Amino acid sequence: MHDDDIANTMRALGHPVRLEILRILATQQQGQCCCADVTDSLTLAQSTVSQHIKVLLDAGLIERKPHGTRNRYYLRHDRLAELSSSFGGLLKGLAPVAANKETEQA
Amino acid sequence: MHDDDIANTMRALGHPVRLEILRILATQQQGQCCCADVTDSLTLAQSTVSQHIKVLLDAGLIERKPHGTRNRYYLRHDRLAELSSSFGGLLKGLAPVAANKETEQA
DNA sequence: CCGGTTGATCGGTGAATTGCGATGGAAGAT
DNA sequence: ATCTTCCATCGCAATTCACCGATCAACCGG
Repeated sequence: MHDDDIANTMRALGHPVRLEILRILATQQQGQCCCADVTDSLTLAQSTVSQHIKVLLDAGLIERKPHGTRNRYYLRHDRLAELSSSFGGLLKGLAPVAANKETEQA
Repeated sequence: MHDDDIANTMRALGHPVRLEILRILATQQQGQCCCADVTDSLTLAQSTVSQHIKVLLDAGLIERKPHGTRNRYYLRHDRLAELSSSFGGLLKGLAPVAANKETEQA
């Protein structure tokens, strides 16, 4: 993951509503959840929620699966893990040189 | 750290230039570095760099210390660590609910 | 076929962000 | 005192963001 990608993902996470949406998705068993569920849990218009979802979608943090008349959204745990790793790498890169160890992984 | 704080910090990190600035700060020995150093390493106007620095400052990710005629900037490793912890907590909160078996297939 | 529901997308508004050059104050040098 | 360097801050333009209501395609149940 490059700077731009990390920055992109960070920006997607850089909004409390989006964080909340991720949490809502995580709360559903199996992670299945449709837009209406999210909208019900927030005090925002459906179009706004849909827009936030799109941001998360574009950032690759969630996944959309059409299911009949509604869409289901899933957390992408793989990408979350990847982000975690990239973020860890970023922080390690920022750590003082003296404390730098050799624990790199991609 | 609350959602809003995390989101705030994330947004501060959500720009490649800001990530680069952090990296530049980390590269200097002792972490000391002034605005001119950063500006030299980037192809942006000094005022723009100063603005980005302010964002990082407001997010508490770096620290300013006046030093004679110039200011020195330091990475706030403590806050970075705190962020790391909060971020880890966030990801853990997003992880699949533990009341399930782990061997599931997508 | 028709009515209901879901939800992505469009158009618009206001606020925030990103970038710039210019200004000006503070501190060291002369 | 003056000159110079550093850089935070102030406008200013352009772009993006957040939010909304309205619309419209897709799907399901009669």
